[in-house]
Amino acid sequence: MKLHINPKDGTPLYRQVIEQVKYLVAAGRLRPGDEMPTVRGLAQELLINPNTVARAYRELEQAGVVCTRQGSGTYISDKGTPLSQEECRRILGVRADALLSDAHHLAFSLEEVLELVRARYQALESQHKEKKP
Amino acid sequence: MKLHINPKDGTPLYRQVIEQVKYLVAAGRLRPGDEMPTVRGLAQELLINPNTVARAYRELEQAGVVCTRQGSGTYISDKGTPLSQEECRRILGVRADALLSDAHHLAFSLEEVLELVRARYQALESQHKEKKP
Amino acid sequence: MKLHINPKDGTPLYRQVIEQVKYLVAAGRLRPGDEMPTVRGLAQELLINPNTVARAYRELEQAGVVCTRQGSGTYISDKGTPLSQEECRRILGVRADALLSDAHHLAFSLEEVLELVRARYQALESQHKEKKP
Amino acid sequence: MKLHINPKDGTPLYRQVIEQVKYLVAAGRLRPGDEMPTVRGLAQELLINPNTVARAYRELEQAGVVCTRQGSGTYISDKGTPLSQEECRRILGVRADALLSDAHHLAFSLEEVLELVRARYQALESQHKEKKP
DNA sequence: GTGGTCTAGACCACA
DNA sequence: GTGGTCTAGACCACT
Repeated sequence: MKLHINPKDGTPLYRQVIEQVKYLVAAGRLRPGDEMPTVRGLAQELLINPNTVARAYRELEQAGVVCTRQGSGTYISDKGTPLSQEECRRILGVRADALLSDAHHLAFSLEEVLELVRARYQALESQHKEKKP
Repeated sequence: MKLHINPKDGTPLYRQVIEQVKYLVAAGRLRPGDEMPTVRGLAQELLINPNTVARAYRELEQAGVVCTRQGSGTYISDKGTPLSQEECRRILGVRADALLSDAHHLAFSLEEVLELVRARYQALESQHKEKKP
Repeated sequence: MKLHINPKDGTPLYRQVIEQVKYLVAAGRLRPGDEMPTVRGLAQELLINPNTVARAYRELEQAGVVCTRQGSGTYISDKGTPLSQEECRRILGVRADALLSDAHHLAFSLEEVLELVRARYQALESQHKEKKP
Repeated sequence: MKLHINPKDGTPLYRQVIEQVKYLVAAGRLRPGDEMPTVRGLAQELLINPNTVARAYRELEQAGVVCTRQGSGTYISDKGTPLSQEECRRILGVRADALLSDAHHLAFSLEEVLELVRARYQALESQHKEKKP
């Protein structure tokens, strides 16, 4: 499991960790029951502070992505989101707006955006099959 | 020149302004010599603090995207490097991935995501029309 | 607004802050729109570290109890919980179990527990009326 | 002697054990001279680590609630101070307040809370019966 | 001056 | 040795 952190990105480090873990799960490269690196281990690997990793893990737990067992470790969870349908739509709406706003400024049409989303979805899906055999 | 600011995005406001201006240049929608809105004017339009806009302009100047002529205004510099289509797709791909991986964790299907994107697009469009007339 | 922290309680400080703020809101002694003490101010008052207060405020925000405006302050929110009905039941179930377990060990019957809950509810409600006039 | 451990409660396991033993003494359900389960036996029954039970016993001994006779076992000390009915109500009142203030934020009515408490009580009861026969 | 992020380092709860 | 909490103190984003 490889994560890449870019300190100059401007987006908070703990958020970069969160998003990458979510992505890896969505791509099927991390599966329910898999063990996550230890807080200290990942911190050392990414050259960041253990507290920063701990915060990322904590928020991933609140999002239902991982679950932690005290003294044992952190694992990929198989529970769904604890959020209401309404809240889910709100969150994805924010994401969609960010995509559409950028797309607009880069002179992409709605159709081109939809096509791009479909393409990235296929890319995500194909990683599932890679892992299996 | 229309910018969309999203305070809930998590990314700093000044950075959103920078990115979007860069994108407008990249897409050829802002050309060398075009005049930028005044700091105060843009701040008022986006309902954000003038300091935030000023900071964005300052960094855009350092990046060579715009240049300020004392007492006259701010203009798009001629150093602007329009991005290739591939580069644009790469940028939007990052956004699309974020959307899709969140969608996965929130149990949304591809079809639901596409539908959501269409809906938000309509919403953004109608906002434009409201302001115009 | 007075909060009381007990460092020897064994329950984490940030959690004590969270629960007391939730209680004050439930009792109507903090109302939507009210401004919370500043992070640093409350930290000084409670003689704890600002980071601890910040964490409490962050989790209160995730729970939909307060909302923060960067550079401005933290305010009591009027949004409801972002959690699904299912998750709400799960959380309250944990609370109920804690109550019932203690009650069992203290030799309280179910009826006595229900009566106690009703009494505490009245106490909570009566605080609303105190505040109004 | 039945203890209920709730790993999701947030309060440390060893502290839950301590509290519940104190409560059993307070309610007169454990009397001076009664023998406590062995550390290993209780650990196995509660599905927790023996170290955790050992720590609870150690602190109970320091608190004067139990006393250990080498090679014989652990017994309830005669220093146990049964609590008054008012004290018991105060303790349970804290739990009830936590339940009610969470319920408020999760938009549960008093009736729904009472119903939930009844339901959890039934669930706990039926667990007892499962183990007995 | 407000909240947000990050670090370094200590101590606790638990397996 | 694992995650959890807390502190002290620095710097950033924003009003």
